[in-house]
Order: sequence, then structure tokens, then C-alpha cells
Amino acid sequence: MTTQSDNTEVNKEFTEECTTMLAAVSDALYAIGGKWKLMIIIAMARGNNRFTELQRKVSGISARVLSSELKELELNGFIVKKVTSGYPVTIEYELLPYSHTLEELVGAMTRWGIQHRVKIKSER
Amino acid sequence: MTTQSDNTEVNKEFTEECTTMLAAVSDALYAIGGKWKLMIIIAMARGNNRFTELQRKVSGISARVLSSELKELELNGFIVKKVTSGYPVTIEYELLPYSHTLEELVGAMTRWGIQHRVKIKSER
DNA sequence: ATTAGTAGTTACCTAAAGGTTAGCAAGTTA
DNA sequence: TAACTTGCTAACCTTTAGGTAACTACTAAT
Repeated sequence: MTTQSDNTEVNKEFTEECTTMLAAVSDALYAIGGKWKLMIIIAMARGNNRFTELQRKVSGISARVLSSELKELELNGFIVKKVTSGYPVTIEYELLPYSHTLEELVGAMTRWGIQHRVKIKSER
Repeated sequence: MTTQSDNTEVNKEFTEECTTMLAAVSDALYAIGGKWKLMIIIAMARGNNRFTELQRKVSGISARVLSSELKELELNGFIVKKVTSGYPVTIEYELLPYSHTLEELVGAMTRWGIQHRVKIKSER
């Protein structure tokens, strides 16, 4: 009698790889999961660095949520808040280098999202 | 007086690209966002196709949530439920080809998650 | 006959995410 | 001087995601 959970060498490696991936994806989702964080980073990478600009660009986000997401992103080392005490005082948010480590992921998600929308449309 | 929102050609393209990306990422998150969907797909790609096996593999998920996530994944064309009416009746979930379009994204997220955990650890 | 495993469902509940409204302190524009 | 903009914050409320526990129907083993 054989089952899918035979303890072969191959199966062990497979199982370990799976566990590693699951832990990694879980970690990633913890840091950048949710509805807004990636979108805010994308908008910032494209020149939207002020509060109101971001709010307009990331459509649907409220001031309250944007404010709290920015705080979390700052806390986790993705962005900095820069206050230039000139005249007038302007507040700008800037991406830190760590944000750029997300480029591959953002690219992959963008490409997938585009093809997914095409697929959904063609199905209707 | 110049501002960051000058209507140069370059700026227009940038703005459009940004809008496209935001819409795409939003679409992607709608389909595969949340705590569990990607993790279930990862587990299934590695030979765990039965309900209880999946529940064990994706640690922390409850039967109720697993059941409802599987239904959503089936509805959205990522998986199929296969009931083999032999003796005994076994129920297996299988990935459909569409799940494999997620490979690039899953890979990117896994790599990012691994390096992120390393970074977090080294900071403590 | 009892216990255990598989594959769930149902009902109920909590916590987290997010939305709405209002307002404030500054500066700026008409 | 009035109205508007920017960059928020506080209080409140709703929605959704997810967790817990109990239960069912079937099979299989002891």
C-alpha cells in the first residue's frame, strides 16, 4: 500500500521547500500585505511624494488610512517623512532604499494583474 | 514658478504608467489578496491535495476558512475539486493551469520574504 | 460497540481593517 | 477679511476577515 506521503528522499526535500516558501510568503504578507501599502509605494516611486498628491493618486484611500499606512511604512523602514522648514513648510515622503527591494515583486504583481484583468474581461 | 506636476511629455507618461500599475496591483490583490490564497496554492503545487493534508500544511488555518478559501479559488478558476467515486470516496483538489501563471509572483514574494526575515533578524 | 480519521458545515463571536464626518492649525489667494 | 488648501487627527461606525466550537455523515480500525 502506497500513499502520497511516502517518506522518500524526494518527498522530504519537496516538503521542506514547501515549508520554507510558506513561511517566506507569510512573512512577506505580514510586512506588505493589505490593500494599500504596495500601492502607496508605487505612487511614491512615481513622483507623488506629498500627502494630498498621494491621496488623489491612490484612489479610494481616505486621509485617515493614508496617514496610518504612511506611519507603518516609516516604522518598517520603507519611507521617511521629510519636513523642509522653509517658507512655506512642506512635508514630503521619500522612499528609502529598502523600498526598491520590492521592485521585482511589484513588477510581477503588475504583470499578473494586467493579464488577469484581460482574462476576466474576455470571460464576460 | 515650477511645480512637480508640470505637464511635460515625460511627466504625462509617468503619470499614466503609474495609474496603470495601481489598477493592475489593485486587481491582483482583489483576486489573490488576503492571508491564505497564495499559501494554499503553494501547498497544492507541492503535492498536498487533500483537505486534511492542506490544513496540516498551511499551519494556522481553520477548517472553516480553508473550506471557504477553496471555494473561492475554485470559483475563480485556480483549482478544481475532484471527487473520485471509488472505494473509499476520496476528495482531491487540483491546480488548474491558471494557477501556474502565478509562479513568477510567488517566486518574487518568496525571495523577498526570505531576505526580509534575514533583515529583521539582523536588526534585533 | 467504541474510537478515530476524513471532509466538511453551521452558528456564533472577535478583532482588525477601513470608511465617514468633523475639525484644527497653519499658510495662501482673492 | 473670507474662503480655500494642506496635512493631518479624533471619534465613531461598519464591514470583512478570520477564529472557535460543536456537529454531521461516512469509513475504518480496535
